[in-house]
Amino acid sequence: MKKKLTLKQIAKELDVSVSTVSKALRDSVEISEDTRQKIKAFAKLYNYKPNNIALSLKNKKTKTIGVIIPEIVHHFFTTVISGIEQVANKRGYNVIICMSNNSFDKEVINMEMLANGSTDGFILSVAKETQQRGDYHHLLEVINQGMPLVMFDRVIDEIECDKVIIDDTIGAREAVQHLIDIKCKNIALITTVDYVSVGKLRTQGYHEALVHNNMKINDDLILKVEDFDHSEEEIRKFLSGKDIDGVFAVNEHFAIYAIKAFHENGLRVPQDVSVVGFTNGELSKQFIPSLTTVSQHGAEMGAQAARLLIKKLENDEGEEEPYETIIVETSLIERNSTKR
Amino acid sequence: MKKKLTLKQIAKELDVSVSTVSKALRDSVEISEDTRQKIKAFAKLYNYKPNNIALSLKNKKTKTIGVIIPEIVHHFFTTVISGIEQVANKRGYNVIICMSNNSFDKEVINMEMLANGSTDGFILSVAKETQQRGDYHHLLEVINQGMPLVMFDRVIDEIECDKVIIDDTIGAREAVQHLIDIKCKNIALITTVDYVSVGKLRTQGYHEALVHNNMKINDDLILKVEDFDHSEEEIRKFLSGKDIDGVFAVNEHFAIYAIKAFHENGLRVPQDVSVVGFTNGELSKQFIPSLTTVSQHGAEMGAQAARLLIKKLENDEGEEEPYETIIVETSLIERNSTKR
DNA sequence: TTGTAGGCGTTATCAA
DNA sequence: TTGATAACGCCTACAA
Repeated sequence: MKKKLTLKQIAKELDVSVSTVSKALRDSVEISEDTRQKIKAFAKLYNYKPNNIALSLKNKKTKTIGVIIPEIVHHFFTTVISGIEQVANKRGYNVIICMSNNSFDKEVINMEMLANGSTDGFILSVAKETQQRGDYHHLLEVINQGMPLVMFDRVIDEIECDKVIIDDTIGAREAVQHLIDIKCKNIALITTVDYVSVGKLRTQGYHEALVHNNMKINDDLILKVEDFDHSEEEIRKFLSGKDIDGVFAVNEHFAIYAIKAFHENGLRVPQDVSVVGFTNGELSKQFIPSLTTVSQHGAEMGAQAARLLIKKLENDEGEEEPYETIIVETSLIERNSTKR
Repeated sequence: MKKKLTLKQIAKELDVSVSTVSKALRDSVEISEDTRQKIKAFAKLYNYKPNNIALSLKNKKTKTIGVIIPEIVHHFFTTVISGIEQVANKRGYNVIICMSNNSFDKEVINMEMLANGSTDGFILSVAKETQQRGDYHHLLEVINQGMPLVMFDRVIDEIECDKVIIDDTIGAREAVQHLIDIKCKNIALITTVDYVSVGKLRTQGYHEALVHNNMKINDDLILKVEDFDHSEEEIRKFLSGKDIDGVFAVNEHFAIYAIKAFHENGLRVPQDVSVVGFTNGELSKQFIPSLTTVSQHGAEMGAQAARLLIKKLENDEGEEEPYETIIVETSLIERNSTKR
């Protein structure tokens, strides 16, 4: 077992000084062609690689990006990570991923852990609990220390930083408009409780679409699911006995539970009821009927977030740039859960 | 914007030496109660946190684990990561995740990047391309440098290291046995090409189950999918016109494509054909009919891998321990794609 | 052309 | 009880 080679060892081996080795390896003109070759050959032979940690300490840069997401077992976040990885790796950055599991405490702990030198900046989608509590001290602290922070998807308006979002409201509006276009009259909304920012925005899009088409909003047709773990139950109860010909659900699971509930009641999708979901996951593609859905282009969001962050990181010396908010367009993907 | 506080700054501020500060903060008895309190109060007030990078350099430990997986957009790997995160975080380790995207080159680059000081050890599921090429120099090198490596799921027999696997063969055998138990006579296998280790093993399980029940193996009933991206096509063609009453597919996608193909041919699942998949993903749960499948217990695998790795890391000083291979049991989850 | 010295932030050892 | 020094691995300004 040969331990990692260091400059010092090379220097001793070749009987030169450490700085000579360092310079030679960086192709400094200060060093004679001769020794330079000798040193480089030796380094190559023994596969010398500089130690990242030492470099980080010296440069005060770690070249890594910290990503904190609420949950990974969720196709959307998975695609976002792919997007981040892509551009980060291309630009020479590592990616550290931590999960908050939607817990405020875990989010804080993870951020503090990473903020102590492990990363140069953060990409974050805020935990549900954090949104609920409205306690953002950890975010402010990180920003205050001069670490760039990019928020995506679940963002916090009050915090000033770069953001990558989709226009949830417009996405939802288009989804509902689609239902209206195919002649749905009684359109139900299955959404989350309001403190989840995206749920709230999508709910708003639903409202806007109805108002825009002079349809009245019937609160009986709106379900705000309290508990994700029992959403299937809640949805089944909500739907039973209601006269509905269209459903807009704010995620794919809700959409599928709705379809299942309809099936149980002898209703056919899309012949009797049309259903639109949100998030273009594997489920939406493979379910029968496949789901018409609002695609959030997660990889694109991740890529944009990474670009934004790296831009801030590499601009560090320069002038203060204003914060940006990038809105990634959604697109409605029509499949078989809605009539034509 | 206040930059991060360092020992040096505290020392200057309080007019003591750096080492006094260091000791005080670590509650050394060397320091008088008085100054200790003073220093700790100050540190707390300004929220001092030691710099991880400096600690890493000093201790030659990063307290982070590098995880390299072929693809994250895959429910199984996602659950494994959850498992790793859980135990790693609990024991004070960070987790860096990189994706190889099943590319040999990316796997090598990621490993080299992380091996240069960024991580203390690796948890890895090998890229498809790596298995195909049989080039493992990067793995050997890492091991050679004394960095512990734990492989999971897609492992390489020739490499000596800790491993966490499921018994793919037994899992497959049980799946096929289940089909036999419910009186299937013509059982097809939809698997991958042989260089994917898990595909090969599951194929073997299929063989064993048939042999064990004195059924003959009919190569016409075996499909080795070449190209994942066109698997749906391949499967449809393969299945058409064949007299089949049971299918064992080595992943959930293949299983679903099979079901879809049967539907197109007017066959009902499970009444006319029973289908068993592998991997208990979201698709298996939500698809209609829901899939009978072999669950791999990904989170459990991840947790075991992390435990194994941390054990090696923390035993560093001690005696050489032999390598372990942990076999996580699979379990057959019966749902609606197979008759009772 | 090469080497020395200092520093990044921390801790351990030894001296005062 | 406190402080100075060296070290982790690397880089760079400056001296030789």
